[in-house]
Amino acid sequence: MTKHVHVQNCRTCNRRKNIFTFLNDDELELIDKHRYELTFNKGEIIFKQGSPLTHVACITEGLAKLYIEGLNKRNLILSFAKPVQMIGGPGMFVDYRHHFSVAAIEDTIACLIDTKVIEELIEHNPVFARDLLKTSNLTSISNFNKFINLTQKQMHGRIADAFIFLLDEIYGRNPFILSISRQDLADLTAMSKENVIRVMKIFKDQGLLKVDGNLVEILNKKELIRIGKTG
Amino acid sequence: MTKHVHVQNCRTCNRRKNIFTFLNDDELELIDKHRYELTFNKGEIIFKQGSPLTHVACITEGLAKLYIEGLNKRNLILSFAKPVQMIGGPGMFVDYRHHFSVAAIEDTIACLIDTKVIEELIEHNPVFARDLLKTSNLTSISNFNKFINLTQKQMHGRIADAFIFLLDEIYGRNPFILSISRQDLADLTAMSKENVIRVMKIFKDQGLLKVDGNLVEILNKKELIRIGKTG
DNA sequence: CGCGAGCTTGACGTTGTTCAACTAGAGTGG
DNA sequence: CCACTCTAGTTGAACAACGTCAAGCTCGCG
Repeated sequence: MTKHVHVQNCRTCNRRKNIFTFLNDDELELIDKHRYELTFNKGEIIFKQGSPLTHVACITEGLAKLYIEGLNKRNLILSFAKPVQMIGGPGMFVDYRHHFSVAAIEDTIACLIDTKVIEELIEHNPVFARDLLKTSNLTSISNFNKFINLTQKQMHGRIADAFIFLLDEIYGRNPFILSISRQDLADLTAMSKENVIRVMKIFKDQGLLKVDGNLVEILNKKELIRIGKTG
Repeated sequence: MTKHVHVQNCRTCNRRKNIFTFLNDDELELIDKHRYELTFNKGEIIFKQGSPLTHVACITEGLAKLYIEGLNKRNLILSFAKPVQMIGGPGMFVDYRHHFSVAAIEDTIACLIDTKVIEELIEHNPVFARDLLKTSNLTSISNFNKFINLTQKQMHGRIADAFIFLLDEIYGRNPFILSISRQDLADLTAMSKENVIRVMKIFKDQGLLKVDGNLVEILNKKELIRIGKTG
């Protein structure tokens, strides 16, 4: 992992997300006063579902998974967070609890910001509030896609979607080293890890994918997209 | 359907939702100037997925379903809207399109409010903005439940959940007249209508449910809840 | 009386899970 | 350096869950 230089101040932080561009220096100062910067080792839990929601997180290094802990120890991965992405709890204004867990998939650095500060900014900065609403809407829209994926596509389509997603949204290069486990892929696509492996093998045999342990190369993106579209 | 008296003014409207309680008279006047009140017959479409988002809707009479049009003509019902509930598009601030369709299940009256007005209120009334965020968070949380229901429970659990939901959230009395079709139940639980019918019959034979056409009575709510919890 | 839409039932095939066994690699302690 | 263990990955076979298809039914309505 790249060596991390501790960020001195939110105002001068070059990692700060788009959403914070709508804040003036005073507001950034306010955030700076109420934040902790923490490092998490691979596998460690950042937020635990059900626990009190006191802070939101901003991932500045690494990769984290957001997942719901469901029935019979089965998890469902909602999404991933990479630099620089804010993880705001939907428990805000509601019950002030975390409604999903967040865990580091790679070694990760996160800034934890007091929810009170976020609420204060919402109160006084309508552009910030508006942007939060937009983010929230974007999440809704991607949830709708997820609903259709998980309920109306079968395994091949879901796995194809997953690899296109990993290439385009997470790793951004081809080939890439899969830092998530087969079980994580299963939790992402709502299938058993055995079937994840089986479908991956089929794609490998068909020349769509090259798989060597955790090194994956998308060989036929167009065809994978087609499989994803038709289910 | 009950005869409807046309609402004269938002300010004096006794149907106005909690969310509008945070508005002063001037703001209500502004909404009043930019709203249409429309009636929809059972089956008619209020919003069509993909169409431009220019207005949000507020259901003042009747019942509507919110559903995603998915693959192969299969729909997925996200939720229902009854009086008095606002249907805000997640396309707001994003692409200004509808990301799900809305259709009247019973004869329905809706107020359509220009999105520009909503945006203006967000800009100038932080309490209103805050309340929209809260509503949005509540929707997220219920989506999380839906994810677990649809991906980790099997048919019996999903149908049990559905009837508890219909009793508690939609009809509010027992017995109730099911105004939604078997196909709608299928679209709500992401299963085939044939299997909806089969599971309903099993529940009927087990004495959990009394079904006579569209007249339904929950006979053993506790057991249905148990089935819903365990999947 | 006939028509059509929604509902119901059974038989059948497919999809996907579960279970059990096996393998490979990484870390640990003697 | 070698067992030992632990975890993640892999494979196959048996089984359960679920969708599809085809047929028949019911009921309201013209």
